[in-house]
Amino acid sequence: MGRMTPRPEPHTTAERTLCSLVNGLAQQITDHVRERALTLGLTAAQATALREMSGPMTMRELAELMTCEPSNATFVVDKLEKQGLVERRAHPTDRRAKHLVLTAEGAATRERLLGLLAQDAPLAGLSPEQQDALQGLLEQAIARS
Amino acid sequence: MGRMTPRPEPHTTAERTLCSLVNGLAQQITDHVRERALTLGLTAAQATALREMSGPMTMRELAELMTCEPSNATFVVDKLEKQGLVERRAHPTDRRAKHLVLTAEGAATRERLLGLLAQDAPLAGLSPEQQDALQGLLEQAIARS
DNA sequence: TCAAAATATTTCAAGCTTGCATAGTTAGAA
DNA sequence: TTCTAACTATGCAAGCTTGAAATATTTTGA
Repeated sequence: MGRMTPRPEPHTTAERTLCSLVNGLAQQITDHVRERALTLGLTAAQATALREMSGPMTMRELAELMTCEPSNATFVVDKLEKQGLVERRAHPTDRRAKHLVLTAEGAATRERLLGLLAQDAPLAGLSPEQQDALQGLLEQAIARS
Repeated sequence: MGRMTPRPEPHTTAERTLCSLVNGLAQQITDHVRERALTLGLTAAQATALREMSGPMTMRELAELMTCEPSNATFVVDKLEKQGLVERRAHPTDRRAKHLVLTAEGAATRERLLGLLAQDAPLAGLSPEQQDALQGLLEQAIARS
């Protein structure tokens, strides 16, 4: 006869617990963004994009910062552009690329957003030392790819 | 005149870096699930649901384990039910609730899925001690709510 | 006992995300 | 130079996710 899979989960349990925790915390962060962004009439995705736009960049760079596919960045920037917060300009040296630039209103909205996001931020439950430790562990985990 | 926002980001930077790392790792975990699940003809969401179904449970409990809204669990379980992997039965004591149970095929698929997910799992780049440390930090961060 | 509040699930609309296909552009090899 | 492979952005289809509304049932408390 074959195996009977007696123990529920041999040793993978710890790893899956960890994955659930990472996922749960990420969800909590997104929820926090969503809640704060609502105040400004932005969705979570739009707020994330705006948050990452610390200066002119290409669509691909934005997608990288948002940790999403470029086609998704297109979708989100479309919305921001319709709201007059972002402009797509010609890239100075690469005609394939677009140069994303915040409008005056976009920059102002971004400032307000950053202020809101800093309030009651998740991770506030960790001391600076713990945050450092967490950062180190996360960087190492991500690097393993 | 008002402020000139001289420094890009005063002290919030560290916290946002941390959020990006958490988000990036969560994304990496999801990508891993997506890739492995494809082998079994499952989407990432379906695989996540199946993975969490270690025994009979209600829709709400599943949603909790999946870290999503109950309405989303309904959507995903609909798919699993159409594939014959899960059944919605009457709950033994609460007629409002459904009792989710894996079919024989569902249980077999879940076993295969767990095996696939254990291969090349993210977080393998961390030693057991580091995983423990990470778990502690994540639990504390999540608890802060 | 009974009405009100709470809970479990589902449906629906709106928005998000991925993966693939396409057009235009650039860079590098032959 | 010329040609090919790689790269940038976008359009689209399919699937995921949320939030609000609706239904059925249970629980609470007067």
